[in-house]
Amino acid sequence: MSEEHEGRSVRLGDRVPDLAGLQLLLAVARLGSLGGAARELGISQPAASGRIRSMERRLGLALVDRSPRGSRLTDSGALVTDWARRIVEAAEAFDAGAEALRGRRDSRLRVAASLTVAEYLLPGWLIALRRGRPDTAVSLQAGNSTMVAERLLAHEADLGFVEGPAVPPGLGAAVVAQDRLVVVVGAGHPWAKRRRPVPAAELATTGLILREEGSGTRQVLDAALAPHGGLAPPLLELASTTAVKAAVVSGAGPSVLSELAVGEELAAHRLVKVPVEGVRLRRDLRAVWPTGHRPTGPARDLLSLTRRPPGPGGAAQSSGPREA
Amino acid sequence: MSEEHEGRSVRLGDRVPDLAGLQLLLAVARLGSLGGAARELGISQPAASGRIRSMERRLGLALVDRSPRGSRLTDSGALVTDWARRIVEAAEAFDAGAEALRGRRDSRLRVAASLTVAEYLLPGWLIALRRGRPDTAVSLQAGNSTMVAERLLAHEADLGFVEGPAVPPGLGAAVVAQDRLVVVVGAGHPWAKRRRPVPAAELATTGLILREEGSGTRQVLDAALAPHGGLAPPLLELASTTAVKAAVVSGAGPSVLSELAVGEELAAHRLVKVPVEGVRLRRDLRAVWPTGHRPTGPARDLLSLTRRPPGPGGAAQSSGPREA
DNA sequence: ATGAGGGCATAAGCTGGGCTGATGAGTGAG
DNA sequence: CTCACTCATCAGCCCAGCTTATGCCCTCAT
Repeated sequence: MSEEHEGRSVRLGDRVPDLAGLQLLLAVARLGSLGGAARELGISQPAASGRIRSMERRLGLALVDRSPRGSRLTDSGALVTDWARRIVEAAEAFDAGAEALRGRRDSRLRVAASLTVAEYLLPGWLIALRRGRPDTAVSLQAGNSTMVAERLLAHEADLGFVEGPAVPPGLGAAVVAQDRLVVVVGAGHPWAKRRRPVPAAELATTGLILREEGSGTRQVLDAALAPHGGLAPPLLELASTTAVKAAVVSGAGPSVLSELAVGEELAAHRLVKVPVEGVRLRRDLRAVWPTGHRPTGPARDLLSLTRRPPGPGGAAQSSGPREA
Repeated sequence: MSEEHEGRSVRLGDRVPDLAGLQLLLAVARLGSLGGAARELGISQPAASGRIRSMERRLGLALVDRSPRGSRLTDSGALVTDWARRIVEAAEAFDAGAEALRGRRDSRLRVAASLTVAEYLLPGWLIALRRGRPDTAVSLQAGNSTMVAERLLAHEADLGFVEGPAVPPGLGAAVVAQDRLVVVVGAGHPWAKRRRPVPAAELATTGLILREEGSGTRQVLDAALAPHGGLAPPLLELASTTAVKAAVVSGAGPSVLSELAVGEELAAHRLVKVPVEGVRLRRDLRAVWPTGHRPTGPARDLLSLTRRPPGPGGAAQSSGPREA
């Protein structure tokens, strides 16, 4: 079984245009003119023209129909532009995240967040915040729940996000999202065709592909399966979520992963979700703040972006933010 | 109401490293060594070292801890690398799609696909196909159902994908996915807090933000609401899904969009899904082939990648591929 | 202890992709 | 007819990033 072939295929940079080129293409699509797009991006018209041309040459595709009164995307160009938009959106999330990570301690909004939130949710919120309040400087510190609590109580952070069952003492909290864990297998695995849910007891006795002891996901899984005899010895223990996903995709066995981590793989059917019954595999993601210090100003702005509609059946928590 | 501020913020290329840099970072993360990553990417060690350094300078973040016996990611670096991975994955999808689009007519596998499939699903399938069968040359033609049927019947395509309620005559079909349409509103909209489902009749009388007449999504919506008095005059009619999303996010009103198109926005709570009752807003996405010409070879490989587990309650269609 | 080997940094020199600015040509409106 | 808009082409420049060569640091095995 040779499943360590994770070597990245070819250099993408040779075939995929750079971000500036993709942004230029999006601008052309939106404005209907090379010159207009050039103006928007602050470059000269010949630069835009040449750049699009070189993208077309590299891709071997006609992207834009030029005419003396403007430019429109070709059919191929429209499709390519849609794919390009996904790259640019991911780049925007990267940029927003990096800016927050770099943010100085004297930012107007200092956020301390657990890893899951920082990795998957916060960049999107920051983009939204940037649109609504363009000049809110945000700084981000990522760490575990203990660290988040420390920062908040020492007034070194204005708003925190934690994951897991317990709210650290001294903090008020509101659930902003739920991280659902799902059982996944590769498309070729027997469970992939399974219609009837896997009982918790069976899951507990099945060898899984997991991250090492100590990861948040694994803790939830441990707790959830404790009443069913606890977790069986893992089939494989890997160091990163990425490695786990790769192993599962290649059919090495089932795993339990955050829905946030496998959204794309599920959509593309690279992974298959297996229904499970008799066990509640989810954990709350909460915004937290020092008791009594109800978030105001920028912190309140961000918090309001994260508010999600109350999930069906999730009446345990209060419907509005409530002090703990 | 100033809702035409869709102007792209800043040039991302200035702050987000280029794809080669991001791939290099991923390789360093995976291999634990600058030199090793350099070797994998076919560049010299000083090039890798300098490149990482320049990324760190540009981002204002320490990404890598160098030591005389290797390099490990810093905490910031780990987070940045996670965000970088999303960009690279989007770039891989772009690359796979572009390669298929460019594919010559004499490719071993000629695919004709409807726009929704080509845009959202096919790139992922192609990536998976590339991993499993690295030297299958795929060509892609995107168009509507009629065009897909024509290509297949003229033997100019080996496998097709269509969306919508009807299978074109002369074709065998298998459902490979469902495109669920969801009612969405911006986070500030009154419906965002709504717990009780919106009845179909109310949806039918509400002004929505939609694409122009003729779009696939709108046809489904039209048909689904016909028994409830038909669609009310749209609040706003826009030319692209992107424009519709932007308007909805900015709170202009509700819309009905493909779940495939709004996955990211839902995850980040930029959009909120509104439950609806009394109307079935979904359409099947089907693989199709000329009756009797059951897919074989590369077409069969691709088809098997697209097979999804039978959805709960979806017993109407056969569970295996079946001739129409 | 000492040399080999792997890891990283620095320096010098080259190359080319991509930019600007000027210019020309096609099209449609007034 | 002329203006205003579009895009293409050309010449020249610049700098980001590459390679090769070298040196330092650390560890491990002899």
